[in-house]
Amino acid sequence: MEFKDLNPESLERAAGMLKAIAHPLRISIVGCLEDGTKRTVTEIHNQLGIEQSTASHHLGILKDRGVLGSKREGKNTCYFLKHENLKTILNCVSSCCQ
Amino acid sequence: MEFKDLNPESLERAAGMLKAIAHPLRISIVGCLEDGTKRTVTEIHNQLGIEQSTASHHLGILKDRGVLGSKREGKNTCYFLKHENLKTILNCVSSCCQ
DNA sequence: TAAAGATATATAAATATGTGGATATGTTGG
DNA sequence: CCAACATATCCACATATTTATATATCTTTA
Repeated sequence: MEFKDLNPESLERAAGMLKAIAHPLRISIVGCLEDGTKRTVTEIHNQLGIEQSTASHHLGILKDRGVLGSKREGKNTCYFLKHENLKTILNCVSSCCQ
Repeated sequence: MEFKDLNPESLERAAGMLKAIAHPLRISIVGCLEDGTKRTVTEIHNQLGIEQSTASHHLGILKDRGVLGSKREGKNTCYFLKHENLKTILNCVSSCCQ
């Protein structure tokens, strides 16, 4: 897949996905969810020390842009990485921005 | 390098770098600059069909966040990818967002 | 040094994003 | 059905982004 050939819509989608990840809190969220881990909104909200509504909001963005998937499990909603190789992006960017 | 261990400043830097790339025009710019290519502002501005000031502005963002480097060559300023492996990010995201 | 080409910056208006408090919605167990 | 817990949405405010026009700065050459 040569991204050079991306049509405008795919370009928008790719940008949207990257933009979803490109936020300190959301990078941390993706970090929490590596290796197939699943986490609830409350777990994220406690682990990162942010408001519940803020956690839900950011999780929603990541889900909306296709970065995360979610699954209801009783009272909880579990979020998980939809593409395991997205961690590649984090490793790459963290190695570049030293 | 485990990005999980990123301190807040590095997290900001990583997010800033990703945010810089996470824009349709800027993805296209990075695309133009793969494989060690160098391009002037005018070339980018013509190739992408955007205003000169817009091209300069986006190139400035990419340079500021460490994605691109630049070099004066006579009247022109040439921009180039600072980390060749950044194309990995584009390939990764484009493969994920199908 | 003046003119012309190339790039960068200032400005302003429209739009988008981030945040948290309050509230609504969904879910389970009694 | 009701109480509680969990999550999502709404609202309002602050801040950031995007874009283009106009203008300023830089660089070469005549």
